[in-house]
Amino acid sequence: MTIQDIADAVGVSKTTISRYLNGKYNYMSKETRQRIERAIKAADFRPNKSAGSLKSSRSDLIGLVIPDASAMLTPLLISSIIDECTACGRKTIVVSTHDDADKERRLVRELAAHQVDGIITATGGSVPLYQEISQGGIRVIHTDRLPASSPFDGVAVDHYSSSAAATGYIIDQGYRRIVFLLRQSKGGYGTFAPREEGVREVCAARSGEGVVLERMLVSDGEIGDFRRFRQRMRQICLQGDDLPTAVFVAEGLLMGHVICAVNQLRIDLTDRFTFYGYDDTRAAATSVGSVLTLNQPLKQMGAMAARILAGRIDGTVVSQERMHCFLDCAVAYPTVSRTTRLFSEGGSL
Amino acid sequence: MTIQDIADAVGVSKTTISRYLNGKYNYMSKETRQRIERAIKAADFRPNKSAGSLKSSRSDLIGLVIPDASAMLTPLLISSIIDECTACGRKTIVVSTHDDADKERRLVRELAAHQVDGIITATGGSVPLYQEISQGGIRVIHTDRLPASSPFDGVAVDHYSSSAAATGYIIDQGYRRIVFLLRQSKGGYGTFAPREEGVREVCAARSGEGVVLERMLVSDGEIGDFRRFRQRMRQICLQGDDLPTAVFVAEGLLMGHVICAVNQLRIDLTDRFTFYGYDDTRAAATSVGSVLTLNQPLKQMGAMAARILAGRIDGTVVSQERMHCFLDCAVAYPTVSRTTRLFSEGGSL
DNA sequence: CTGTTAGCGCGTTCAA
DNA sequence: TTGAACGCGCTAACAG
Repeated sequence: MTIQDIADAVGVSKTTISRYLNGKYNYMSKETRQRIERAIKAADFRPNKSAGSLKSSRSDLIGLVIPDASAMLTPLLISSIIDECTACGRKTIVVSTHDDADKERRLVRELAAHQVDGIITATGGSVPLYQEISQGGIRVIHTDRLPASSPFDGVAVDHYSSSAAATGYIIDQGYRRIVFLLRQSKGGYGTFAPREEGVREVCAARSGEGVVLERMLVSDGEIGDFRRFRQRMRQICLQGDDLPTAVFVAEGLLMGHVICAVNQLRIDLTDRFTFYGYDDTRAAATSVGSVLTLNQPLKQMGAMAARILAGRIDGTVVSQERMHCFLDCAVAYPTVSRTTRLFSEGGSL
Repeated sequence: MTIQDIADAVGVSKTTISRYLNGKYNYMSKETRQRIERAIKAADFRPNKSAGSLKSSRSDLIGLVIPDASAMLTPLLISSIIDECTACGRKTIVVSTHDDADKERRLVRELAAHQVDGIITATGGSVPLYQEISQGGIRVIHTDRLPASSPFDGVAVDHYSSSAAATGYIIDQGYRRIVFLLRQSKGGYGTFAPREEGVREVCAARSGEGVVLERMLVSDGEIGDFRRFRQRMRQICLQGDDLPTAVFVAEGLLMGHVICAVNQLRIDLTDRFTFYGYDDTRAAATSVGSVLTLNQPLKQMGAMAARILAGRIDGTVVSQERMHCFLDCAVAYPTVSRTTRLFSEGGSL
């Protein structure tokens, strides 16, 4: 089924059908328009996008480049981008680089071969590659990871400020020993540096109030053998030198483990000990609201990136300047007094 | 840059370039071939996929239709499909229906307009829609949700057998009261019916051994106000009438909550009380291996679906019969004796 | 082994 | 207000 078929059915030429499909209604009589509308609806006709793309060089396709599509938080990012693209009549081709620069290069070029109108990259990688791509008229925007020097638009989370603000709040609550906790395997990521920096700078600035900072790495082996991890958490708790301790959990997956360990160790959260930091998806619910969590606004981030990109493609957004947007984390402050015992039901059954 | 440019550079006609690009090397001299290879590499040329698709009606595009791209387990499914498609030179367009049949209809038609070679649907919905699509030469395969009557290929998890096997094992361990636990909001889903059926049939078959089955629904409100959920779990635990109780947790998200509640309530897992069931991603790790979990083989499922679909498209898979594959869950049996106290470190700090 | 030719389905002049 | 004709970049039949 092609526009020719519709044209034959209506009794006009395919040019008129094409005009109708592209919304150029002032080039035809109202009657013709209605007859075309009926015919298209009756046949449930959709024009071949490849053919259209060939001529107009707009494919209504967006490329989404993800470092690892199986990571736990990606669904929020992916789904918001998909939904936003769908809302403005576009489809999303998703590719996953597995943090391999060569693969990214190859995949991005292939996306270009598919005539995507724009690319959303969450890899934070290789600006030159995207510059080359953008030469070909393909719009580019960063999300999640945003190289400071990139000439492209980008939307990211302000981990630095969010971590700093949360830490400031915790110090205000009287905690003096801050433990920055991170999985060893994550240590290399640039994403985590700003989180640590935010914590470190606030601690340094308030060292006059007796604030000390420790850095601790947890190996994957420790987590795999959960008893070792619990032991580790116990030590952190005990080594406080009588300083009120707050553990900053730098990453969501780790947060889940910390919550479980603390529960199993029956550690009560008091003004002597607490933890806070990046959200496991369930953390807020399962920690009974007694823990301060930083929730990354991934859905807003994705939607905003998609919207800005769409604006660039449509020519709605015309700023010559690159746009770098930083979103703060949504902070879930403890709703339970910190002197409330977490296990108020008491005793085992 | 088009094949014409390459042709000019090499000094041959574009047909020859096209042949080279499609791997028809036996239609050209070795020397021509090498010169073309160099020219293409030098220019880093990629042929326009839209143009190719227009002529050959193969786009190397696969449509992936997901009920809800933001659901927690989708990344495993999506990523395996994406990777598998990438591996065989295809790209994946992902769309999300939000369980809306009209939207699904619209999206699937739009995918067809983009000339996708095949569609992987995880919605389990509206077979007629896909039949219509398949009329147009687009291959279709189900994954995750597989309507029994569907004429299309499909790969899914055998929830019935998996639940039954796990329950049988639990009964063998001496538990006599089985509590089937499910979130109320999930009650409507067909996906959960086989899980319940598996549990029910085994319990019925072994009622002679004194096995009884209870069904319990948890409301989202209860989970939101976590104290209420804990209270609920406590009641379940206490109402055992002295029967050794095992709670079957029908769904991963719920499993996370159950683990937390059990931890916070300091309920030890013994031969009087345990829980088992569908895996929260972290359940196996954080429950110290003392809980039997059913892990859905989502990665294998996605990869297999993608591979079968690719086979159909390439003509490698030629079976006239539809192929319905059911994968068993990977069962993680408890590695800790069930009489071992979960909190062996004892006491709070 | 290579080139010529004719479309694929659509958008876009230009002429009517 | 409409239509004829051309070309987008590529593939494939056919001819050489």
